[in-house]
Amino acid sequence: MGIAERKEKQKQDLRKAILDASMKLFVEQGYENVSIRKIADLIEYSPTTVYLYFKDKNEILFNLHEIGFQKMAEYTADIFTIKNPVVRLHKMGEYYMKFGLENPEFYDLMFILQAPMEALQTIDNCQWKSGDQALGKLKETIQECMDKNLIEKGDVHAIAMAIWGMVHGMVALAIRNRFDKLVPREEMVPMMNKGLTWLLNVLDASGNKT
Amino acid sequence: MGIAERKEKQKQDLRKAILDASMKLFVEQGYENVSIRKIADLIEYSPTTVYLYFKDKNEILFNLHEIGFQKMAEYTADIFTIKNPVVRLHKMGEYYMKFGLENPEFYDLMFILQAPMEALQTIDNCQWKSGDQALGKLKETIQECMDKNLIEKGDVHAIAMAIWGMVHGMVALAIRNRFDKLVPREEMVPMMNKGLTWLLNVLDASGNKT
DNA sequence: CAAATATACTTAACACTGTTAAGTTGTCAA
DNA sequence: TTGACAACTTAACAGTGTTAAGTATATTTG
Repeated sequence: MGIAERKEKQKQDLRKAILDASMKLFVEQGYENVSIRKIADLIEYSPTTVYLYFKDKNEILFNLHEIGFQKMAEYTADIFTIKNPVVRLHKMGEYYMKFGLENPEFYDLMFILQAPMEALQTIDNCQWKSGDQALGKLKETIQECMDKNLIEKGDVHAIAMAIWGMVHGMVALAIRNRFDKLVPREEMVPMMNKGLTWLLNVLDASGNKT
Repeated sequence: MGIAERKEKQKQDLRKAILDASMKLFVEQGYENVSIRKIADLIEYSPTTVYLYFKDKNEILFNLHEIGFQKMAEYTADIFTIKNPVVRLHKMGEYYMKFGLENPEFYDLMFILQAPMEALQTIDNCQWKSGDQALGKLKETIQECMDKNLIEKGDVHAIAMAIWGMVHGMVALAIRNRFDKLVPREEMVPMMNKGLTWLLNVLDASGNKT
């Protein structure tokens, strides 16, 4: 059915157009300036048409959040060739923070805003695939560090949460302006990296001790 | 001027009534359910009256955010008697996370939401006093740990950011539902504490090594 | 081929939001 | 008594997400 196929493609095209428009607004004007009406204006359809392609705004934001994970994967792609797992761990943290600070809107969506998680709870089979996958890579690396006696052993799950927490925490505090009066803009990234390096050094030292 | 005094008191009373109403809505119904109209309904005044006492909604939220810091101070009040600075550091982290998980709405306001920081930028002499003070206590404790050779030495400022980042990161990920599919509700607190304990142990060990 | 149906989209509306300009009281001082 | 000032309200603006109902257009069926 060539005709049905073409129709299906047109539907997918409009769906993509909605996401593209959302992303344009989102990246250029920030999260709070994305509205259904503005999206509709951009694609030159009525606002209600958007609801024929997405259940609600949360579902749109969830889709953008997935795109964010793809973008982040690009940042960290060339890291997994690094042999030394401690160095890899260090670089993972560094690039994670770099991504967050360079793409604050996406970072917000992926790790701070409630909206995409609300979409997840009502639609999907209720697994946060993107997040799980990213955390999985972190856990693997930590496990490898432990296996090779490069860092102090412990509950991998808890430690992964702690390390993720640390990099996330610094990025989140930075992009939500809690570091503004503490550190000048240009010293922010070096300072955050210094904190991470300090932790990794401490870890490494205690590993060498054993 | 007894009469002018009474008037002044009445003004302050209404101001407090607005904050009380805001807090009630805020704690009971969550951040996104606090609106000027709902506040006005609760205090039985018209919505515009609120604007005679506060510049805008951000200013109300900024005041609530300050109350949050007072509340947090109550949590950590009995900690500063602890002699051993490493143990104190540990307890600070533990109680910080406890506060965050038990008062997610306040935590949101204090460390995640943009609104109170926006109020800060347009009104005050532009110093985040509450945050600075809290971070100050953390830095003192870290400095003390270093002075007593209990933890690896380094840039106190960067390390304070890293440690704060870690506890904040875990709380923020937890209350924004990024740990939901990873850790069951009842295991969340123990797991987070395990992560913190792991870090502190590593720090302590490297300190003893020297 | 004509009638019925399904598809794609729009109009209009509901119930909210923060915020402001203009108007209305009531109280106090000259 | 009049005028000014303070406290408060009404009405409105411009926006938000979302839904019910209506309108063309195209496709399928009798």
